[in-house]
Amino acid sequence: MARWLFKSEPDTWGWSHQAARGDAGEEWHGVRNYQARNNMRAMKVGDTGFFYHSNVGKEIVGIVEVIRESAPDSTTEDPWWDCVMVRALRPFARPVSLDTCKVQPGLEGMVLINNSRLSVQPVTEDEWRIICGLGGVDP
DNA sequence: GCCAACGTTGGC
DNA sequence: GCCAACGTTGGC
Repeated sequence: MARWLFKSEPDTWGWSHQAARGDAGEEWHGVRNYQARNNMRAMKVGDTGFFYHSNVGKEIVGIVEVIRESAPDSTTEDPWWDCVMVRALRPFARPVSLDTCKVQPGLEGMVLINNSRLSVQPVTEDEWRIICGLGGVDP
C-alpha cells in the first residue's frame, strides 16, 4: 500500500470540503500535469495520502484514502486527463507546516520540499511515519 | 503582488 | 529535436 500527498488550495477545495463529502468521497479532478496524473494512475484503492493546503496555510491537515482508481476526469472532455476518487479518513490533531517539514530530520528528500510545483506526489514510508508522528495520528 | 522554478508550446 | 517564449504554480 503506497503513500501519497495531494495538494489543494483551501479556498478552492480544502479539508473541510473534503470532510463534508464523507465516505462518498470526491474526484480529485482538475489535475493537468502529466507527472501528477501518472502518480494518480499508479494508485490503488486503499492507498492513503496526506491532504496539503497550498498557498493558504501551507500545512498538511489530514489523511485521505483512495476509494476509486484513476478514471476519466468528469470536468473535461479531454480523454487525456483522469483522476482518482478520495475520501477524508481522519484529520491531524496538529497540522504539520511546510516550515516544520523543512527542518525536520528525515524529511530532507521530500518531494514537497524539493519540487514544490508537483500537486500529486509520492511519500516514502519513513516520511509518512515521521509526519504522522508530528501530526498526532497513527500511521 | 512578485518572481523563481518548472512545464508546455510552437517556430525553426 | 532544440530552445525561446509563454503560462502556471506556489512560496515568499
